[in-house]
Amino acid sequence: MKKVVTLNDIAKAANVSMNTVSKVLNGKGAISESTKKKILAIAREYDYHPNIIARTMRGLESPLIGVVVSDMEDPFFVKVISGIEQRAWKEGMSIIIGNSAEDLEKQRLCIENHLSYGCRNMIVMPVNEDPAPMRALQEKNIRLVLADRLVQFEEEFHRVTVDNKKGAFDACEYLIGMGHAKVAIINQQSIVTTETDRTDGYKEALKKHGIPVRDEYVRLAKNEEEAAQAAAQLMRLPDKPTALFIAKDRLSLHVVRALNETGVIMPDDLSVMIYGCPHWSQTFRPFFTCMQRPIKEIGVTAAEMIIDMIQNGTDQIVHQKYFSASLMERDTVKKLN
Amino acid sequence: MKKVVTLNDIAKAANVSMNTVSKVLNGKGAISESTKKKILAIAREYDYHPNIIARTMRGLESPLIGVVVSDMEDPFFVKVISGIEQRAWKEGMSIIIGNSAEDLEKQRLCIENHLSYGCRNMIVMPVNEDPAPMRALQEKNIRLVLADRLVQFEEEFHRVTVDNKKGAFDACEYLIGMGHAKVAIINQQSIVTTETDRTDGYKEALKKHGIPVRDEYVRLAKNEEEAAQAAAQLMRLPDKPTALFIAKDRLSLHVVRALNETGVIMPDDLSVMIYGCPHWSQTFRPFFTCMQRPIKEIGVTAAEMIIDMIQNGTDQIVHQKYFSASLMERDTVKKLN
DNA sequence: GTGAAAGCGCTAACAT
DNA sequence: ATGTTAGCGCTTTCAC
Repeated sequence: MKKVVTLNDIAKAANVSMNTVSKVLNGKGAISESTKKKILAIAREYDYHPNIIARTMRGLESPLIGVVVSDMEDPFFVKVISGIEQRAWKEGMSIIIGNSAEDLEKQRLCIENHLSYGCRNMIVMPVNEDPAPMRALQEKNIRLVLADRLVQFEEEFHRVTVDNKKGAFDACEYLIGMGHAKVAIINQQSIVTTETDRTDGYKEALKKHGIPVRDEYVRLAKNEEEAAQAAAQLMRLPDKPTALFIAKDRLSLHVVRALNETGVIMPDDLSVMIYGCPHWSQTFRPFFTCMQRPIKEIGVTAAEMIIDMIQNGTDQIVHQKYFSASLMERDTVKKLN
Repeated sequence: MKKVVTLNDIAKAANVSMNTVSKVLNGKGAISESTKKKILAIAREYDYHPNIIARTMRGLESPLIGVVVSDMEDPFFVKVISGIEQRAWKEGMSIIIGNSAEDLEKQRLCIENHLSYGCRNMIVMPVNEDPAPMRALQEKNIRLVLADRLVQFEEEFHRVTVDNKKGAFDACEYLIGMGHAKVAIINQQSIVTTETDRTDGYKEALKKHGIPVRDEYVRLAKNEEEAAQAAAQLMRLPDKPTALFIAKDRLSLHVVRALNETGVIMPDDLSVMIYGCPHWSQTFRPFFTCMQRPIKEIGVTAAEMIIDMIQNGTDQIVHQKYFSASLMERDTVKKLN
C-alpha cells in the first residue's frame, strides 16, 4: 500500500521546510527560482495532492457546495444538480449531495451533515415553505441559495426559480386565446408554492377572461395514479372540458396514458397543454404543446450565485433570478371555431 | 454570526476535559452517570455537531463514499446514484459526486478530488476499460466498486453490473423464437463492453440459430440523431428486417420517433424490442416489449459491497454481482406465421 | 528567502 | 473516573 504523500514528505526530500513547500505550491511569498523548480519537480514525481481536509481545518474555506435535493428520483431535480455540478466544476469546486426525499427531518440531517464536512456553501431545494431552517443556515453565515423552490419571506434569501404562476397563467391564457372556455387542470396536490402557484396562475387566467372557475375542472392528485384517474373522470363529466392543462411534468405521462386508454383523440376531443417539456413529448404524434422551463440553468445559476458571493463578497446583496417558462407550440392544442 | 460549537466549548461549559466530552459523545470508556448526563444536556443545549473533518484528520475513516459517474445527464446512471445514496444514508454515510462526463482526464480529477477529501470508498462507473486508474486506487487501499461498467481484468475488482451479453442474447433469441429471421440491431457506437456486449449477444443468438449476421442489419450510431437515421435507412432496405432490437435505452425514443415518422406500424411492419425499460414504453399504444434491468439495485448493491467491506473487513474477497435483465412481453413483437 | 512554531477540532495513548 | 498530551496535514505569523 502506497502511503499518501504529504507536504512534509516533500519538504524532507527537498531538504527545505514544510513552509517553503507550501508557499511554492500555492504560489505565495518570495521563493528563489532554484528551490521553486526543485520542489515542483519533487512534488510531481511524488504525485503530491493537497489534503483539502487539512486545509479546511486550518481555517481555509472548503471548496465544497452542499446540495440538498428534495427528491433524487425526480429527473427535474437531478437536472438541476447536473447544472450545479457543471458550473461548480469549472471553479474547481465539488458537490456533496444529500437527498431529503421530501422529508423535513431528513433535510435537517442532510444540512447538518454538510455542515459537519465544513461546507460553507449550500444550494437547497427545500421540502416545505418554513423559513426557519433556512434562516438558521444564514445565521451560521452559510452562503445559501434556494433553488427552484422557495420558502416564506423569499425576499430574505438568495434564490433562483421559475415564475410558475406566470408560466401557468400564460399557458392557460394561450388556451383561452385558442377559443377554449372549458379548461381543466390536473396538478399535483402539494404544499410548495412552485406547484400550487400553477393552480393560481390557472385561476387568474380564467378570471381575467371572465371565465368562472369550476371545481369539477380543478383536480389535485396525490400521485401519478390519481392523476390518471382524474383525467378519465374529467372525460366522463356531462359537461366535458375542451382543454386540459397538466400542470406537473411528472404526472403528464400517466395522464396521457389514461387519455389514450379512454380513447380520447388529441386535440380533436381535447386540447392538451403540459407544464414542462418531457422528452417523449416530441416522439409520438401528436407532438405535445408545452410550457418549457430552463431546468439546468436553474442549477447553473444557483452555482453562479455562490461563486459570485465567494469571489466578489456579494453575500449582502440578495441574488435573485426568476426564469420564465416558454411556450412550445406543437400539435395538441386546437383552435376552436 | 453564531460560532460553531466545538468539543472544547462543551468541555469548558461542563467544567471537564475535552477528552471526557469526547468519550461521552462517542459512548466510549467509563464515565460516571452524573457527568454523562450533564455533558449530554449541554451538548444538546449548544446544538453540538461533531466535525467530521477533524475526525478524519485524526485518522478515523471518513464516512464518505466517492461516486464517479460517467454521465450525469443520463437518467440510467442517475438512478444508480440514487440507489447508492439511499443505501449509504441508512449507514450514516454521505456521498460526494464527481461527473467524469465520459472524459478520462476528468475522471482522473474526480478521483483525485475525492481522495483529497479523505474519501476511502469509491464507486466508479469508468469511462473506459483501462484497468490502470482502478488499480492505482486499489494500491492506495481504497475500497473500490465498479458499477455498471467494468474494466479489463474485471475479476480483479469488486463489481456489480448487468449481464448485458446474456440480456441481449435472450432478447434476440426471443425475437427468433417468435419467428423472426431478419433481425436488425441499432446500438450505440461505443468502447465500453456494457454496450458492445449487446451487439455480441445479438450476434451469438443469430449464430446459435443458424442465421447469418448481415452487416446492413447491424447499425452502430454515434448519437440519437444517427440512430434515428439508421432506423429510417433500415426500413428503406430492399430486404427489410422484420424485427429490430434497439440495444440502448437512450436511443430508443429517437428511433421510435423516426419509425413513426416513416409510417412504420409496430408490430405489423416491424417488431421492436428495447433493451432497457423507458418509462414512456407503457404509455402510448402499442406498449413496447423490453428487456428490463434492475438499475437502482446496481447502486444499492454497490453501496452494500462497500458497507460489507467496512463492517466485516471483507476487502480481500472479491465481491461480484451480475444482475439479469428480464423480458417484459408487451405489444411490439409479433409472432410470424 | 527560508524556517520554526502554533493551532484548526478531534481522538487515543498514557497518566493520575 | 477523569485529565494531559500529542499529533493528523496544512497555513500563517513571526523570526532570522
